[in-house]
Amino acid sequence: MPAYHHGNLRATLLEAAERSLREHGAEQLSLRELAREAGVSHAAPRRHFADRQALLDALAETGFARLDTELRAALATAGADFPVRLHAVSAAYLRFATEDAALLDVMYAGKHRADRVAEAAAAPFGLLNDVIKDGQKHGAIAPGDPHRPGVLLLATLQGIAALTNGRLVIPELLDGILEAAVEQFLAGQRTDGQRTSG
Amino acid sequence: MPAYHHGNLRATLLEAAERSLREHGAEQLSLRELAREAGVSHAAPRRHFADRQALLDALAETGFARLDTELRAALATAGADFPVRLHAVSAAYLRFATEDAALLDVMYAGKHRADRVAEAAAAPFGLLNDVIKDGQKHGAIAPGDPHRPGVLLLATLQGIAALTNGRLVIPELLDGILEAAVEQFLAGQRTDGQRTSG
DNA sequence: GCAACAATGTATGCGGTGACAACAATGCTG
DNA sequence: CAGCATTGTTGTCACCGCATACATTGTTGC
Repeated sequence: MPAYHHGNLRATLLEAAERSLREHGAEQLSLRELAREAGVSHAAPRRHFADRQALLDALAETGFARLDTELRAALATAGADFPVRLHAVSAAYLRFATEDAALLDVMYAGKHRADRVAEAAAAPFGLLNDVIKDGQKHGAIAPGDPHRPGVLLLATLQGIAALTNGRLVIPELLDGILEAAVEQFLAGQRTDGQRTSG
Repeated sequence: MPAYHHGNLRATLLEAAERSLREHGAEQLSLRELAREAGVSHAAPRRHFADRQALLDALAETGFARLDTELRAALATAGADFPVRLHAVSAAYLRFATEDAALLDVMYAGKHRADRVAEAAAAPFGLLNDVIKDGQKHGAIAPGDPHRPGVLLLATLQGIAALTNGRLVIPELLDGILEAAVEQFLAGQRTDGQRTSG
């Protein structure tokens, strides 16, 4: 006997949406299709998401939360050596970014109307900043405002992910490029990565 | 008297599509809307583009061609000093990537079904490779396979563009981050950016 | 208990879109 | 100028997002 109320529609929709995103990308994501999978009428999702973008916003928000937990998990299993920790978060970021490429696109789309998304994004970005500060404390990164090196690290990782997802980088070479990126970052930030004359 | 044949539909559509892409993004791009703007029936574009993706493929192809010419133009006006040249191409890439963000997304989407796109992409990527090799010749970059540093450079630039377009980097800080990225790249590749033990 | 209300799902419709097929006008070529 | 390929038109279909009116269910105050 089908209950009139689904009881857990919002969570069900988000879960199905994340799977659809992974399998078919954001463009193919259809509210009506999700409703069909959940066994409700095609207008039911509207009770939980005002429109399509609201669903994407929610996906971005949970995506940032999951990214944050995965980065923290990677750091937790890494030791105390800074380069190892840096490599660990970087690898974790790349894994997330390549396994959930479409989700990452949604997260970075910049079309969000919800402040919640920006707040959720603050968690993983803050974590990266903390890693940078940790590196400064250990002397592996030159002291100064951690923001710029943080952005640079994130940009490099995001770029590698973009090239990989765009099939411009062969997945087999990903690990090697990651190591090169980490080494370059350390080499570049070690001495005088900060501009003092600008 | 409206001629039955438009005469230049394909080029007109591509031009209008590129403008629509810049103004409203790829998701909003509508074949029917383009047909309306061109003053033809809604099915006319089909004669030139089998489907929507075919149009996007064509846009990606011309996009890579334009990127190539802009990078070459930037190099042409730069002098002979390697760091200056590196900075010039990088700035040109970022300008393209931030002014035509949606087009870049299409170019890197990795959904292309046309080999023509990959061939068009080879031009600017080959140019970057040449820049790297030039740096090796001048001793600014450690000798070895130029592919890895090339990918790293492209990734960093692409990542900075992604963060900027995603409104995670304030445009005012773009120039500073670009300089930091170039400096880091030079610092990282100068000595031992290549792994010799992997 | 139960009435009033809020929350949640349903039924139906509108306008828009991409894709497709049959047909019409035009240009090209032997 | 006859035949054919090219290019544009009209009509149709399935699908989608969004909107509104309505039905059902859970909750809360009396």
